[in-house]
Parts: sequence; C-alpha cells; structure tokens
Amino acid sequence: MLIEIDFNSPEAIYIQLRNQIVMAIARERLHDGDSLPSVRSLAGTIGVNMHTVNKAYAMLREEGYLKLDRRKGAVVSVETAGKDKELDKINDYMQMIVAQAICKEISREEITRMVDEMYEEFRLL
Amino acid sequence: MLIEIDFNSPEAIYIQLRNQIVMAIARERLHDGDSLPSVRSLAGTIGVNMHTVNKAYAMLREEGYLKLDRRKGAVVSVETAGKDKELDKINDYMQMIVAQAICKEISREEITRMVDEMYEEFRLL
DNA sequence: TATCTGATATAGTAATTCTATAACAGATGG
DNA sequence: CCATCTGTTATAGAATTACTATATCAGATA
Repeated sequence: MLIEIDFNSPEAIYIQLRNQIVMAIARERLHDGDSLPSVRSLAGTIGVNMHTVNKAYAMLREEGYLKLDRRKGAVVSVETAGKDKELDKINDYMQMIVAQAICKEISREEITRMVDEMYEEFRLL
Repeated sequence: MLIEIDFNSPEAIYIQLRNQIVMAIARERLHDGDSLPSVRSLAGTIGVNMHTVNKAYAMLREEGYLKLDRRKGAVVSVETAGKDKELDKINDYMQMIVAQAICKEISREEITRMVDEMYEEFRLL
C-alpha cells in the first residue's frame, strides 16, 4: 500500500490520504477484508500526526469504504447499499465538470471517451 | 443573474460564487461580452464582503472566464485556447469520480448516461 | 467634479488543518 | 497477568485560510 503525500498541495493531507485509499480500492490493490496499517504506524510511515490519519479513516468509514475495529484495526469493507446517495454526490461533482467542459468547448464525446478510458485503466492496474 | 449562497455550506463562499458563474455561462444565461455586477454591488446584493466577490472574480479571470477592466467592470470572456490544460484538470477530477463509482459498483454506462443527460440539460436551460 | 470601476493594503475574527500529548477501553499474545 | 496493540476521545497550541471591515489609489465616466 504505497501512499504519497504532497505536503505543498493545497489539498488537505487527510483528503489526499482518503483519495489514495479510494483509488487503491478501485484499482483492486485493496480488496474487501484487507487490513490497512494502524493509524499510528501509517502516520509514522508518511510522517504526519496520528490524528491526520485517524481523520481520513473516520471519513472513509463514514463514506462506507472501511470498517474500524478495536481488535482488527481498519479493514476494507465497501458498502454498496446506498447507491442512490452516491449517485447524487457524483451528480453534483459531474455537473461542475460538464459545466467547465461546455464553457471550454470540450465535447460530450471527449468527456465520455475520457470516462471510458478511465474505466479501462482502473480495470487493468 | 441569480446567485444563491448557502452560508452553512462547507464550500467557501467565493468558490460557490465562482461555480455558479461558470454554470451560468455553460447554461448560456451569460454570454461573451456580458457585464457582471461590480464587486461592490454584487457583494451588497448577496450580503457578503467586497473582497469575497473580488476573490471569485480574480479566480475566474485566472481560469479564463472573465476579463476585468477598471472602466467596463467584469466582462464575460471565455478563453478556449488552453484546452489541454483544462483537459488535464478535468482528468484529475474525473479520476476521483470514476474511482468512487467503481468502488460503489456504478457502471461505466451509468456514468456516461449521466454525462449525456447533463450535456442535454445544459443545452436546454 | 462627483462617482463609478477594479486593485491593493492592513488588520481583526473565525474556522479549519495539523500537530502534540495524554489518557481510555477493549482485544491480543507472551 | 501484563505489556502491547487497536481505535476513540479530550485538550491545547500553531499555522493557514476564509471572511469581514476600512481605507486608499488610479483610471474611467457622466
């Protein structure tokens, strides 16, 4: 589980962490049942405070990607039940993307092709 | 030009402002050459500080949506030259969206259908 | 000349982010 | 039994960002 943090990024560290773990799951580098490093050890590895990792883990639990257990630690467990809520969230993000694309004269085909390629990429890696 | 700010949103006010103006351009409620309200008047209308609006305008200029002029004020002027840079930016956003979609078992077809519908919507309104 | 425009400077408040330290309950392994 | 690990929680401080409040400036306008 390779994590890389850009300390100069305007993106908050715990958000970068959260994003990379979501992508690792999508890329099937992390599977249901896999254990993540403990908050303390991961914090030590990447050189941040324990609470920063904890915040990312808590967020991922809230979003239905992890289950946290005092004995087993952080275990990947993707909740696919609330799919409608997820679609609403994605819809909001997508609205901004498409708005920008339209303004910048980027066609529907260019965007859907981008989506297609991205789905392929995630399946391969 | 109807602007609605959610003061309880975690999204910064100047970002909400920026987003709504981009969407207004995409929806063709704002066209190239249209003037926006002055920073002071818009700030007064929505009940925020002048600097907050100024920050949004400066960001939109930076991103190639507006031109700011001391005499004409803020004028819509969409720069479509740096299309590659825009595609890179959209690619990053899209990567996170697709990652989440894959994790939550949302299919490629569902996403591309969402994009298609969104392009239609923006054309209509 | 009075009034508008964006731009800029300064300063204060509030919220968020990150760090630091500490302690807790529960589970685990020697 | 005890040391050690887990996530969880509390508190506090530093740093950064967001927002507000005033004020001033140069340039354009009517």
